[in-house]
Amino acid sequence: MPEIPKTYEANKYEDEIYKLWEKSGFFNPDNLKLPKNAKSYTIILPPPNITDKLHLGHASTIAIEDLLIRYHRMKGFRTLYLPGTDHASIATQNVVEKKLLKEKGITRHDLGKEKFLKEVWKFLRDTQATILNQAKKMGGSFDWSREAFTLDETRKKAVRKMFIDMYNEGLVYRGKRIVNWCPRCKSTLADDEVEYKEEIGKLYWIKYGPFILATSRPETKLGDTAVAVHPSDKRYKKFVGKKYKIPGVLGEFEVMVVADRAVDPKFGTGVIKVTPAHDFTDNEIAMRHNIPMKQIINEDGRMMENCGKYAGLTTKEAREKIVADMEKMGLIDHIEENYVHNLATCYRCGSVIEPIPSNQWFLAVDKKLKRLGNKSLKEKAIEVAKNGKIEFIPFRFTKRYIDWMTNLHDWCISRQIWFGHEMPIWYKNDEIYVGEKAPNGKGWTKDQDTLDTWFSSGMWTFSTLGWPASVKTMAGKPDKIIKTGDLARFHPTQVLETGYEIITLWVSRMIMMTIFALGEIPFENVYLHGMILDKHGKKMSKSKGNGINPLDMISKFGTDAVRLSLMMGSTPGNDAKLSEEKIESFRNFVTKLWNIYRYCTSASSNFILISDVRKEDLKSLSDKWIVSRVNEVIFEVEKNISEYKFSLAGEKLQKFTWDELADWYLEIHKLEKNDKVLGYILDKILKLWHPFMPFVTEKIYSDAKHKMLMVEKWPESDKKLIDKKAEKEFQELQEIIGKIRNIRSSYHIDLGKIISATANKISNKEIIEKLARVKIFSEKSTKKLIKVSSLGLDVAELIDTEKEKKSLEKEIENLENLISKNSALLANKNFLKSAPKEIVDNNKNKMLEYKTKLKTNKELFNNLR
RNA sequence: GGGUGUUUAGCUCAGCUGGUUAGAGCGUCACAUUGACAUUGUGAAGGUCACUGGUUCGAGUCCAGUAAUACCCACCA
Repeated sequence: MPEIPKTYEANKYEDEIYKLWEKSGFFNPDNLKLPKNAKSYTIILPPPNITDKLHLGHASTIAIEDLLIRYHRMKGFRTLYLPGTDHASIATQNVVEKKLLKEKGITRHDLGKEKFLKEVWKFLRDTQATILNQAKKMGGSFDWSREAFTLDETRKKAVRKMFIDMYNEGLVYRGKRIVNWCPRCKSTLADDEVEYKEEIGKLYWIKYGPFILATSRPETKLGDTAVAVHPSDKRYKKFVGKKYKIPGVLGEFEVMVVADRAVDPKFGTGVIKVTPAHDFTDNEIAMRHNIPMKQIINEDGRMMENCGKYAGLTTKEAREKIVADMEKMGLIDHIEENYVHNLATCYRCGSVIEPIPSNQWFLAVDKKLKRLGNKSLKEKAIEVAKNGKIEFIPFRFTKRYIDWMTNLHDWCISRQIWFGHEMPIWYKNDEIYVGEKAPNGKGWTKDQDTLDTWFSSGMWTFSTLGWPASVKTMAGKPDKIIKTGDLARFHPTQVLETGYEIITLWVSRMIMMTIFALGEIPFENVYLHGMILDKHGKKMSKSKGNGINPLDMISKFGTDAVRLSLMMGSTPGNDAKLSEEKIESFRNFVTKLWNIYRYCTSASSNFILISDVRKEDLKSLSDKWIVSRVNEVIFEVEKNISEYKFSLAGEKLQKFTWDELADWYLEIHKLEKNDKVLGYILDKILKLWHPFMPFVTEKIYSDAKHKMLMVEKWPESDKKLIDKKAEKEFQELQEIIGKIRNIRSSYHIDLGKIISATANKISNKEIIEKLARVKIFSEKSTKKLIKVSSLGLDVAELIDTEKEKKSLEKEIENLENLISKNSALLANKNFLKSAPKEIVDNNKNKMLEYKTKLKTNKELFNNLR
């Protein structure tokens, strides 16, 4: 037998093990030898953005998803884990822009669209390769033959089809609306791409015809077309419905006074100026009262030609000038300094957002569709969460999802970004054509915008499984969708595992788009992990430099340790802290497991893993105990995994492996040498651990058995081997040994020294002698004795009587308290009446135990003189 | 302004539908160590389960409120 190294060297084995798995072909469910009716189990990897390398959040996703995947593969499911990446249009464009600026000092406009996109693709190929390599390093059992990218040819086709279908059903439309506009990115932003930052500014109280009103943006006065007050505000009732001439820096202009609920009578003077073109609330007011819109700010964030001498100034410059001019004209009542308000900024570049009116494409979320039972996408998307078709884990996120969906407005899907999905739209003067190819005839130009990145990622679960090629409709029943191929076999998927911060951006869109395309849900469960924070509970970020790079950790401690540390001690939806020390401690555990194997091979020259034992194979109490325990652990681990309690499952396994198997059974095996049981236990724990730490378990298993663990059958808990009586007896044995060790420790007796004890009749004598390092004689010695158990074992040694008395006194007092508490409970008629029988019996048994213990302790106390 | 978490040992966290003397890891202290493993073993100390009420035979667990803290949403004209 070749020498097995002392420690498991992860770096040495991991790559070759991964290659072994890949070569086997079992990552692809088509190669699994399964009965035809085997159920499928699918997870599509949330595609990481190709902007950067993977971080711990991704690592955590892969650790959890791959655990589920490996578990179900072993359980005999037709298991598919499909990998891919996301083009992340605006984010990627910004990264490349920054890079260009830094390296060559040029902007994308200097390069032009075509060359710029070439740069993007060059960048993308690099990061994409890095990401996929990292995903392999994490041990993810991905089916690489089905790898996808949100902007590859297959997905482009799917996206076009989706857009055209939605347009034809009237869900996608073009409209002039005010949008969040980033003057730097020169693009619209979705509501949730806007970040609010607190800013200390000024509040200007201005004289406004018959009113005084407060505004933080006096420059927008040039675009005012109305004044609004609250309908029930008595102060201003007489003004409502009338028109007034207002003096302004560019001369007089006319506004109408309207009453609208949106006005807060407590803010300022209770009067607001209405700028429909540059404020969302004002725009809504204007729509309700048919007030005209006057645009004064352009796409560069500058004042337009209609602003006279202010034309061309940025809004900030214009504000200063206009305020100065208004002051000269006596139009400023007063200026409130240090006014705290929230400023809308671009989540990508941080520039101030200007709301401006613009022609954009929208997805109607409230439009009712006949084929959806006359319900809108929004209604259907809420319905599937309410009726539990989609379950969120933890459950509380269901509410967050529903709340957000309820308030959802039409989704602006066009972006003025170069990098992204082109929209299949052509224009000719006022005509619009939507379709695969440009219409016949001259003068048609293609739309230059691209789609919001979430449009294509919203289609991720089905665009990766062959949609639209793999759907058919029946003649005469155009609404009935028939799935074929992968789509039929793997959709809906089972789980989406992602961070909770992405529910609104992504999860909701996937649900709506899948309902539209297939009339079904994209996934059954949404498992949400928290954020991975540093050891002080701070967010990891590049600027703080407190980030942990998963690849560094993998090369230092191995993938198994990294996966375990991301899994353990974290609960769904809650943030988890991670430190190098934590990963290190799990590396130690991997080594422990390795050494358990090492012991096994060294203890017997022809050690083999054994998948089944019979009762006759269990020779001793210890055998019965460990076999009983492992079968309980199988049951518990399986239960915990099915409830998504991975941390709990891992904890139980870890305790079993380290505290029960290594610390007790292995020591006893050195005496009893039942290799069959040892082989059985190791076989079981390797299988149970495999989804948590695939590499080390595979290495041991395939070395020992020359079979691939990844596709072995998951163990089943054998109820017949669970032996509660043996467990109780073994526990007593542990208590005796513990008590002797305790005595030894409290009297500072070296472990090297064998102490003597007397007992007339005792079982498992050798075990006690070895583990507690005692020599048991049948003759009573003349020395002082300490009785350590009711089984009749006495330990004789040099004993500090006073010390022992004190500890016995403490124990006696403790027991007496318990007994009085318990007897009061047992005397309580209400307790006897309402508590379940089990609990009552349990308490009665406990009572007996306490009393016996108390008796022996009292005897011992009296014996001490 | 509305909402959701979290609060349990020095630190990091478990504790499933209420029912053993509330657990673990790290850290601390004491001891051990020629082999499966110093990436180790044995033992010990350490907790009014944030606070105040309530429900219950019984509350770390359920309810109401308070406080600290983290986050989400809305948005401030």
